[in-house]
Amino acid sequence: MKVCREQVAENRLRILEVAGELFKAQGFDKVTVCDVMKAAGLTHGGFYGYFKSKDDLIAQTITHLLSPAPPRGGLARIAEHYLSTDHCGNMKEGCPVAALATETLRQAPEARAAMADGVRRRIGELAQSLAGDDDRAARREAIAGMSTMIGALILARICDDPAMTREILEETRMWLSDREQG
Amino acid sequence: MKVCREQVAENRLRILEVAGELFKAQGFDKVTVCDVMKAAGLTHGGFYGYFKSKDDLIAQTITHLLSPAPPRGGLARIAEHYLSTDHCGNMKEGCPVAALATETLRQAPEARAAMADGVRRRIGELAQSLAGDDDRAARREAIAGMSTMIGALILARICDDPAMTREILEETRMWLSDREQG
DNA sequence: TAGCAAACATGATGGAGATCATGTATCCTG
DNA sequence: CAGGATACATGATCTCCATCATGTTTGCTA
Repeated sequence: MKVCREQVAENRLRILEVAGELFKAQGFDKVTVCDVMKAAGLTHGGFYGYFKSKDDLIAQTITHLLSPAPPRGGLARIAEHYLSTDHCGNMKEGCPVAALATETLRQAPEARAAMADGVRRRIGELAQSLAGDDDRAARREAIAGMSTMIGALILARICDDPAMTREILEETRMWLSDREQG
Repeated sequence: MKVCREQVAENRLRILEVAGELFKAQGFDKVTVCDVMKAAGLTHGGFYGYFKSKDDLIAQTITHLLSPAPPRGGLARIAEHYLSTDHCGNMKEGCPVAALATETLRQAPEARAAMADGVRRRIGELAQSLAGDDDRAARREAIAGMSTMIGALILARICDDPAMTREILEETRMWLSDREQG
């Protein structure tokens, strides 16, 4: 089964795509190379035609996950989505930083570098999106605002009591809009 | 080699202690039962005399890690420690939530429940520590403040550029004290 | 269109790690 | 102080998984 050139590029993308979902949902270690290939509609053998190793896949997947630009807007507006129950309950399609940042620290240096780069870029983009008169203030708001949203999402996900999950999401959203107005 | 009763209790504690450090530093999956026992000065065989399984160890370790009460004080004061370069660079002795929360989501239900319980308790304690006239406001501040600190610590740790790590820690600290005064 | 090389499937291989089986030395109970 | 139980060591087992080896089909190039 060989396919045309384009199909090959598509396959590579599909692998990165499903790897991203699987990693975010289950973590790097619990997902096997075989799982990824099966989810992409292939078998494990072909894997090493696309990637040097599982570590290589992880690094490239992180880069892929962080390539789209995050939504723009003020913190309150962004938080409306980021801290929604929808996003909270949907790890596999949600923010890769919240889902994978901690584990990435323990992966190979390339993976960590890819995550670090993505985070740096996103902080820059958010700061621009927030920029008013004072760039320094916008950057601070970007850093702290992003920290707040990521931390809250993680805490909300850990709670097994839905009421508490909702409380964390809502209260953090309110705190962020208070801040924005005050 | 059998030891007196007390030694047994001590051994159990030592295992939980070193397991906590290893897990926080390397994650649940990269630490083996053998690693833990070796670090505790024992061999792998005795492990199943203490714990039913590795999952059991994980759950009990989380409970153990979260049993001490967190420091009290206002957000700015707490952040001074929590967002210090020291804490940032010292995963194995640092906050278990920042180090392990995400991975705990993917562990057995008992582990997740232990983490959820700890988080609930800590939010309550922080809220009390912050309580002024308005309990609701204190609780909101506790939730959002904790989220901010945890998120910032995670982001700071991901960055491989020390300057950026420092920036994240400092700016978040400032944002939190601004909020406290404003 | 002949033949090569790419893309992928199937099936090893090899190591790691969780758990179990067994042996032994030491503590505790009578 | 005898006998059993306990705490632990050593070594075996068994599964899982990353990676490699090989074969086969099919697009591509001359």
